[in-house]
Amino acid sequence: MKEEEILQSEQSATAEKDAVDRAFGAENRNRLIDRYFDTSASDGITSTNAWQHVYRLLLWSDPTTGLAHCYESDKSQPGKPWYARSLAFHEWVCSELGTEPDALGHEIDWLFIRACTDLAEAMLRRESRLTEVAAEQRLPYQNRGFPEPGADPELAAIIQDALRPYLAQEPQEEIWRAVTQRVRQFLAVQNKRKNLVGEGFEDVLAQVVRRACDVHEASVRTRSLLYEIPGFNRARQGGKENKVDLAVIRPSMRTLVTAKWSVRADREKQFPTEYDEYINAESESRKFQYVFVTNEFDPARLMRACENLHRNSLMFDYVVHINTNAVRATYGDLSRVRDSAGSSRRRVIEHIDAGRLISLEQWLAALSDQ
DNA sequence: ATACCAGGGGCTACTAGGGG
DNA sequence: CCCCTAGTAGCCCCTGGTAT
Repeated sequence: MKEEEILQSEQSATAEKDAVDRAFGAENRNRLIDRYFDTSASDGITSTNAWQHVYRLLLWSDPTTGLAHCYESDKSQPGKPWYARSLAFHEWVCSELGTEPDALGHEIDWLFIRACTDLAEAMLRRESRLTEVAAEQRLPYQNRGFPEPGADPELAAIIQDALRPYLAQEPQEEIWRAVTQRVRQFLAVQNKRKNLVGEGFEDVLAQVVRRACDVHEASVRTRSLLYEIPGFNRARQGGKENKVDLAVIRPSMRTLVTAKWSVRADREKQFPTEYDEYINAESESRKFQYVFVTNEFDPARLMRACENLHRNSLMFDYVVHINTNAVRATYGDLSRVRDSAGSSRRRVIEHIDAGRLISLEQWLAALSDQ
């Protein structure tokens, strides 16, 4: 489908649908994901191409480097070690998706870009009411020289300094207010991404499993309460309700998935606790699988996920990365890296070679066979 | 002594969704 | 309708180890 047709069908879809109140909410997220799969991926989702759709939907380019995001941006700045790895990752993604390096940003990030459009519309709808209220709120302080909302003299000064030679005249104060407000909004938008990528990752994975493995809609659940999954009891009283990121329920096997686009230390500590709760709640005395799906690139975190033991056996049945070839490409050639600096990256590669750390493709294939 | 790097702790911004 | 909580991931900054 041509870009214009996609845009057109999107616009009509937006027009048909009534205004979206919660742009990042579960309902709108799934509406958008459905639309993506219907328009951009109509030729079918397979275990082999699933990773491409995950990246097209969720991967983004880091605005500070312009590169596909594979690691925290403070460590990916030019001159730092992860800049080189980000460059390598960027090249890998571009060549695999068949995109030029300067065009990747528009090829990916589908979900966030669409959700932001909805968010902007929702904000616009609320804006007039807010300005009305604001005028009322400011009324008692009229004519006393109170600061105008949105004014940011320091930011304005930076812009003015840089552009001074090109300015034919001094911009008016309202202009500065409008400009600084827009800059702030522009920067703030990136902060909202994390609200989408977390649960959005679970939603996308659920859709991918349904479509690529031909699993029935109801058998793939996101954020399901543990006791609503067959063969798991309600937790003892007092304990707070436990939600499972993603559950794939079939007669042959129940698979409980913890899905994290990337991992933080404190979340990592919760894995064994959650696993314990799952084990305690299990009521059919049948094996269930505990699976970790991630797009993390940090070698230490990946290594721990692969190696962590629970009561002396591996905690995760599968440790799944969206694409382990991306990990290989990002780490690059480790043969000349001195041992201490590259040891964890080398260990991760060994886990890939050994089949301990697998790709989404391999996991989907394994699911299909169950 | 210095510079650099990997790793990690704690905090931030933000939103959805539930309850009063 | 407002307030509060839970939960997401990234950002800022510190620490300890290692090579120079």
